[in-house]
Amino acid sequence: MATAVAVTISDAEWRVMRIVWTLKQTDSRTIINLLAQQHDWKPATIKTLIGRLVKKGALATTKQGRQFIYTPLIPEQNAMDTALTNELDQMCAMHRGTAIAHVLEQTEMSKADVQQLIDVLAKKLPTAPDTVHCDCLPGDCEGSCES
Amino acid sequence: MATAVAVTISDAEWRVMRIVWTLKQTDSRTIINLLAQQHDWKPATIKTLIGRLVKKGALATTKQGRQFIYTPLIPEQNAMDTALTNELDQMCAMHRGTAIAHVLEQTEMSKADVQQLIDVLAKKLPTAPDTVHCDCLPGDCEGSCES
DNA sequence: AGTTACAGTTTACAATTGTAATCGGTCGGT
DNA sequence: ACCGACCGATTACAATTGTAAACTGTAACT
Repeated sequence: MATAVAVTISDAEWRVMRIVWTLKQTDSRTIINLLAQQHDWKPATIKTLIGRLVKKGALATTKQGRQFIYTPLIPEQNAMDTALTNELDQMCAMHRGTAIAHVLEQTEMSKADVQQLIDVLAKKLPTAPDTVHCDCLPGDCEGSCES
Repeated sequence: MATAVAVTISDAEWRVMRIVWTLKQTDSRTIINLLAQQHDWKPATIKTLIGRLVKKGALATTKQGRQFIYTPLIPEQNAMDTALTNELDQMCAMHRGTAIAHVLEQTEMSKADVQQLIDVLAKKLPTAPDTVHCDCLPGDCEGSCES
């Protein structure tokens, strides 16, 4: 593990990454064209985002003639996992399950995905603890941890 | 629906909210004491966070003598759902399922929660579409959308 | 060879966030 | 009646982020 420090990608930057992840590799012209359609961002704005992503180490550049070809340096699934995990980790451990349940209800997923999730959960069931305690208060959470 | 605009709570603010959510109502002294244990935040820092949360409409204040009693104005579960949904929504629709799977594998949950999730998913299975397409590129994603 | 056009870099600037000191008012104690 | 402790408000300041203009270099076209 070398580049483990986990680059953080901001919301706007995330849009750029999705383009590059999907196309695997592109030039800035393409990114700018595609993004200018979805949002009404000026080319300059998108250039800034690309530049920041390169500086952050999220995108690699390969010089090709006068321009660059951009490639993702961090895998999409990896970024997704990290982002979701970070979000979840800052929440009360006791309530995470319910939050995920609500999100699942509202997320459209393919049959295969739903089945995959069921499998993962089925595998978890036997080893799952009976209770997971609230970790919102410091120390041993003296008494006040109910609900 | 009146206050629907959905306050955004920053990471540091989230810590404060968790205290208030767990205690249901408290004064700043308590919040400061508890948080100063978990992080090494100066009391002034925590006061700032509380102030911002009040201004944002995330905390209500009730004057009690010289001080205030703080109460959550937005429900915890609600904030959790919104935060997770926002995060997910900015990701490629096609890959959300897998991302959730990875997160599930790493999240500790009670047996009851795991079972609840299984139930939710079982109910989703019949109506789940066969495929969910990538929505990373604009327009009709002309051809270039493969895995 | 000169100019255009575009790629990438630099600079800009306001809003949000993390982190905190200081100020001003008041309640409680001496 | 005065002082101190403490609460909440005001001010501060750097980093990150959203948004974008301006600058610079060079490849391509005339």
